[in-house]
Amino acid sequence: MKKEQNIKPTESELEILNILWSKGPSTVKDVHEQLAATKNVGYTTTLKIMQIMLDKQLVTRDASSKIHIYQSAVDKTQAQGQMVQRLIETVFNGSAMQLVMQALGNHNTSATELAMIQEYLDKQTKQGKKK
Amino acid sequence: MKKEQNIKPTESELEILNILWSKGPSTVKDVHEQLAATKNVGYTTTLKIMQIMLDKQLVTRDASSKIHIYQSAVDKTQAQGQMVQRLIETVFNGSAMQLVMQALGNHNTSATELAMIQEYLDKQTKQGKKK
DNA sequence: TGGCATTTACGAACAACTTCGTACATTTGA
DNA sequence: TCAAATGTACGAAGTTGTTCGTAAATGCCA
Repeated sequence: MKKEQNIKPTESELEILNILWSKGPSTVKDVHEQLAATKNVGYTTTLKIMQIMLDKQLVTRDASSKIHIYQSAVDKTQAQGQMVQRLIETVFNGSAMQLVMQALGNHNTSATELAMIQEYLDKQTKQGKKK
Repeated sequence: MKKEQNIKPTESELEILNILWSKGPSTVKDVHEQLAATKNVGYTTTLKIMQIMLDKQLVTRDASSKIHIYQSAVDKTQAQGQMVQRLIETVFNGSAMQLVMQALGNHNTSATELAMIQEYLDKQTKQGKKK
């Protein structure tokens, strides 16, 4: 019974979501410090984007204290899924397999990772066709 | 010795690239008909975007006749690779494996496709780590 | 309590993208 | 040949996203 929303964050919003996903509920200051570590951006810019995200309901905030605490309002896995799905549709003609090949082929994946994927696939195929 | 360009088409541009990739060199009219099949958009809009793409060198055109013929100036595989790479970095924390899991888990891939991926992985792992 | 630092709010400016109206050029066929 | 159809060029307007300056509110501490 989850609310199904269509998540389409902008670049900047996604950066912030990533921070919130990894750090959990955070102040603007926290997020901005994290952001500023790799990017030259003003504090009020970060604030503004987070306010916009609040508007779009990408985040929620606790304003009970005067220092507001923000947290992601979207599920990480669900968001990842939607973005992958979108890429599959728009770039790989609907074929997940083609995307997987690309990802594995180009990315120089480690042997360990490949093994883990194989294991995963074995489980999938052994338990028969789903659907 | 290839020219390394960073490809970042917009949504609309990507739609057009997909058409050019599948149909090969095409006129604006061709592209627009294709586009209009699924999307309500004016002819001059399509034309304009294609002109902008020419500007950005996403496409080239043959204007020797008065009816210009456009074709993609970017390699499909390379573009796909860059977009996958970007997704891995921005959403999956650099891990191709995580993306693959997502793609396979969510997407209800067919048994046949899974088998093909396994075969591919077998070849990869058997020939040992590259690089 | 007064003043400095921190935080939030707001709006303006700019840039990128999308859309389309209009004008102009070319082709075609009656 | 000339009018309709087809095609290209251009610019303007609307939308969205990004950035930041400035102001106002609040917190802190000497």
